[in-house]
Amino acid sequence: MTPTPATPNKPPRTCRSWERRKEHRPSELLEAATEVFVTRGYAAARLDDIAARAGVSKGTLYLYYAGKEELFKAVVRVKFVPIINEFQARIEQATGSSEALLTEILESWWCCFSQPKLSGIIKLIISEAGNFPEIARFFNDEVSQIGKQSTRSLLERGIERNEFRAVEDLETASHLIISPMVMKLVWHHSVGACVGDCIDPENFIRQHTKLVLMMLRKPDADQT
Amino acid sequence: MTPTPATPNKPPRTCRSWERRKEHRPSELLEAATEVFVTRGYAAARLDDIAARAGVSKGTLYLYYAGKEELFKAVVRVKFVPIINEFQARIEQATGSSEALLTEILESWWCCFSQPKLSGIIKLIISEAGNFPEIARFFNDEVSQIGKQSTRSLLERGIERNEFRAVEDLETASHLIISPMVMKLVWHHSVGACVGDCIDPENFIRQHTKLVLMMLRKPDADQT
Amino acid sequence: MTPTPATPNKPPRTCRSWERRKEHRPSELLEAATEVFVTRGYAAARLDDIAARAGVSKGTLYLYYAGKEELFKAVVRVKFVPIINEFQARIEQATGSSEALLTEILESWWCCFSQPKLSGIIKLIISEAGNFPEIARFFNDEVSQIGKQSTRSLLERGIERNEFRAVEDLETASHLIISPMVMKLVWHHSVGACVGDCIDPENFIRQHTKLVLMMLRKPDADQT
Amino acid sequence: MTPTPATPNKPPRTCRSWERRKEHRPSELLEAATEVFVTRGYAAARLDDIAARAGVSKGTLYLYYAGKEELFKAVVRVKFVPIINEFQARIEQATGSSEALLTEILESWWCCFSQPKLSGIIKLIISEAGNFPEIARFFNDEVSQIGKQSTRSLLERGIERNEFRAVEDLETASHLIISPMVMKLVWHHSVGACVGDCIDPENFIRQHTKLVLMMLRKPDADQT
DNA sequence: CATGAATGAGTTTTCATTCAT
DNA sequence: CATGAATGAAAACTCATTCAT
Repeated sequence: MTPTPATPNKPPRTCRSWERRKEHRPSELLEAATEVFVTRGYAAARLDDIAARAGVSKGTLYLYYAGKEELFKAVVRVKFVPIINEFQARIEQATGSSEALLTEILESWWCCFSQPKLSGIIKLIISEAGNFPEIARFFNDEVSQIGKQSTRSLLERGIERNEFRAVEDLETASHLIISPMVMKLVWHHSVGACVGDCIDPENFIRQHTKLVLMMLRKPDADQT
Repeated sequence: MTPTPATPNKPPRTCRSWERRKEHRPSELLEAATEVFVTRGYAAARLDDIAARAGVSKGTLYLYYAGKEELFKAVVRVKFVPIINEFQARIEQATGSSEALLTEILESWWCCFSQPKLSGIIKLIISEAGNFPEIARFFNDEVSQIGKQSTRSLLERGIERNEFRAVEDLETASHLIISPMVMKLVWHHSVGACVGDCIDPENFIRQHTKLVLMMLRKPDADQT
Repeated sequence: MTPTPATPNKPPRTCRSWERRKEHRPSELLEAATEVFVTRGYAAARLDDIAARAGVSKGTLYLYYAGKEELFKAVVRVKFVPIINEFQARIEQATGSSEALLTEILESWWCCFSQPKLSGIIKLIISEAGNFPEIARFFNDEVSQIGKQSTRSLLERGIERNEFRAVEDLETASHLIISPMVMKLVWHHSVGACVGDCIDPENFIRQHTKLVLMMLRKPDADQT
Repeated sequence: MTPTPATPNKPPRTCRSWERRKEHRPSELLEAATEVFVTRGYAAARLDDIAARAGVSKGTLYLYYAGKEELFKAVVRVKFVPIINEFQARIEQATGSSEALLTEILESWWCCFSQPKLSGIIKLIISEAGNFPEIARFFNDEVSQIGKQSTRSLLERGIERNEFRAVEDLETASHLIISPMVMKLVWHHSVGACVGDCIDPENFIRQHTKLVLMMLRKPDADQT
C-alpha cells in the first residue's frame, strides 16, 4: 500500500498577516470613524481625518465602506446592535418588586448608554436625523420605542400589583423617566462639553431614581 | 414759484418705502435664515437658499452679516433675547402657592419654547454646539442656567414653605422637571420628524405638570 | 403746463459689462469645451483644461452647465442644431436633373460637415456613443437618418425619371454614397491625425462624386 | 484490483494542468481584456473588471502586462497579426478575372473583419487613436495601408487588362470600395448599438460588391 | 507564480466669499 | 445700497499600480 500522500488539504495558511489585518480593519475603521464623527459632527468630519486616525489611506476606506454615508450608517448599526441585546438581557434578569425592578432597569440603561462613544452617537443621531431618515427610523424603532415600551410595561406591572400609584398617562410618565437620562447624555456631548460641566454619573442615576420612585410610590407606603 | 424740475423727483414721502425696506431687511434675512437652518441644519444650509427665500441676492447677505457663521449667531441671539425677557416677565408675575407657581412656570416655559422656530433653534444649538462654542456658552449662560436657577429657587421656596417634600438633590430635581420638556421639543425636530410622531402640546404639559407635582407634594397633603 | 417728467422707464441700463459677458459665456465655454473634447476625447478631457482654455475658473463652468456630461451634451446639441437646419436649406434649394441634384447634395454635405469642429464632434459621437445613448439616439435620428433618407429619395427620383440605373438595394447604395465621406472625416480626426495624412477636400469630393455618378449613370447615356 | 486511494491524487498527466494554465494565461487575459475594452471603451474599462472576467486577481495582470496601456496594445497586436496573415493568404489564393478577384477580396475582407471582436477593436482603435499614436501607426501601416494597397493593385490590374473602366483617382476609388465596409462595422459598435439597428452581413456584402462592380465594369461589357 | 490589500495622485463637484458694476 | 457673476479652496470619490505574503 502506498503511503497516503499528505492530504492536499488547502494550505494550512500560516495565517498571513494581511488576512489578520483584513478581519480587523472594519472595526478599526469604525472605531476611528466613530471618534471623528462624534467629535466633529457628520458634516465636519473629513474622510481624510478618519483614514488618518485609523492609520490607513483614504482609498482604504472605500475598500470597506461605499462612502461617507455608508460609513456613518455602519457606525450606528455596529455600535447599537450589541448594545440593544446586552440591554435587553439585563432587563430580563430583573426580578422582585416593581421598585427593585425599576431601580434595576434605570441603572442598566444608564450603565449601557452612558458609555462615552455610545452616548456620543446618540447625540449624533439626534443631530443628523433629518439627513438620515433611515437611521432615524432605525433608532426610533430599535432603541427608542423598545426603551419606552419596557418602561411602560414596568409601570403597568407596578400599578397592577398595587405597588405604584395609578398614573393617568403612561406615555408622559415613561417620557419623564427616560428623557432626563437621554438629555443628560446628549447635553454632555453638546453644550455641556463647551462649558465644561461634568457629570457624576453614579450620583446622577441614584438621585434620578430616587426622585422617580418618590413620584411613583403610593403615599401611604412611603418610607424611603 | 420755481418750476418743478423735469427730473422724476421721488415723491417726498415722509416714510419712503425703501427706507422701511432697509430697516426691515435684517429681520427678513434672519427669518429666512432661521427657516433654512432649522430645516436643513447648519452645514447643509446654503446661503443661496437663504438669500432666495429672503428674496434678495446672495451679495446682500454680506451687507448685513459678515458670513454664514455670523448669520447663524445672529439668528440665535435675535431669537432668544426677546424670549428670555418675555419668559422672565411671565415668571415674575406668578404669585400664590408654590404649586401654583410651578404650574405657572412650566406652562410659561412650554408656551414660550414650544414655538416651532424657537424649538428648532434649540435643537440646532444642541446639534452645533461643538462647532460654535461661543453660542454654546451663550445658550448655557443665558438660557439654560437661568431656567435651572428659576426652577431651583422655586423648589427651595416650596420646601422652605413646607409645601414640597425635601428633595435631597435640587440639581437633579430641576433637571427632572425641565429636561423632559426640552427633550420633547428636540426630539420633535429630529428623529420624531422622520417617523412622523406628533405631540399634543396641551396634554403633554398638563400631564407632565401633574406628574411633577405628584413627586413634589407632601404625602399627607395629597388631594389632587 | 409743466413738462411731463421724463418717464420713469426702467433704467436704460448702460449695458453693464458683466451682462454682456453673461450672454457670451455659454458659447465661449462651449467653444473651449469643443476644442478640448475633440482633441482629447471625452474621458481624457479635464474640466480644468476647458475652464482654462475658456479663461474662467472651474467653478464658473458649473454656473452654466450642471457637469461634465451636460457640458458634453450641450456641445453636441449646440453644434448640430444649426448645421442640420443649414444643411436642409441647402438641399431644398437644389433643382434640375438628378445628377445635378446629387452633385449638389454631396457637395453641400461635404461643405457642412467637413468643418473641422463639426467633423471632430462626429468622430467624438461615434467614439462615445456607448457612454451616451441619449446622444447616440439624437445623432442617429436627427442627423444620420435624415441624411440617409435624403439620399434615398434622391436615388428613387433618379430611377423613376430614368436618369439612374435601377439599383436593387437603396439602403446599401445610399450607404455607399454617404459613408466614404463620413469615414474620411472620422479618419482624419483619428488614425489619420497620427500618421499625418491630409485631405485635399475639394479634390476628394469631386472624385467621390464622379465615381458615384459613374455607378449610377445608365450605360447608354454614358458621356462623362 | 487495487483499492482506489481515498485521496484525490491528481493523475500523473504528462501535461500538468497548471502548466497549460500558465501557457494559456496570456491569451485568456487578452480575451477578457478585449471584451471589456470593446464593450466599455478604453477609459471606462477597469482593470478590476478585466481581471474578474479572466478569473484572476488584479495583480496577476501585471505579471503578464506592464499596465493598462500595454494590455491594450497587446490586445490590438495579438488580434490583428494573425488576421492580417490570414487575410493576405486568402487574397493570394485568388485567381481568375479581376471581377472574380474583387468579389473574392471583398468577401474575404468582410469575412475576416466582421468578426465581432475584431470589428470592435477597429472601432476602439479609431476612438482611441489620439491617445495611442503608436497603435494608430501600427494600424495604419499594417492594416489600413495594406488593404488600400491591395485594392489599388487590383484596380490597376483590372484596368490594365481592360476589364475595368479607367478610373481617374485610384486613391478615392479604393476608399469608396473599402470605407463603407469599415463604416458599417464601426457604426455597429457605436451609434448603431444604441439604436438597435442590425446588419444582415451576407446581404450587405453582396449588395455592396454588386454596386462596386456596377461602377467599375466597362459600359459595353455590362451584363449583370 | 499568484494574490488582493493598500495606496495616493488625479478629477469632479460644491459653496462661502468677493467685487466690479 | 444691491446685485449676481466669478472665484478657488476644500472635500468626496476612483482606480491604476505596487508589494508583502
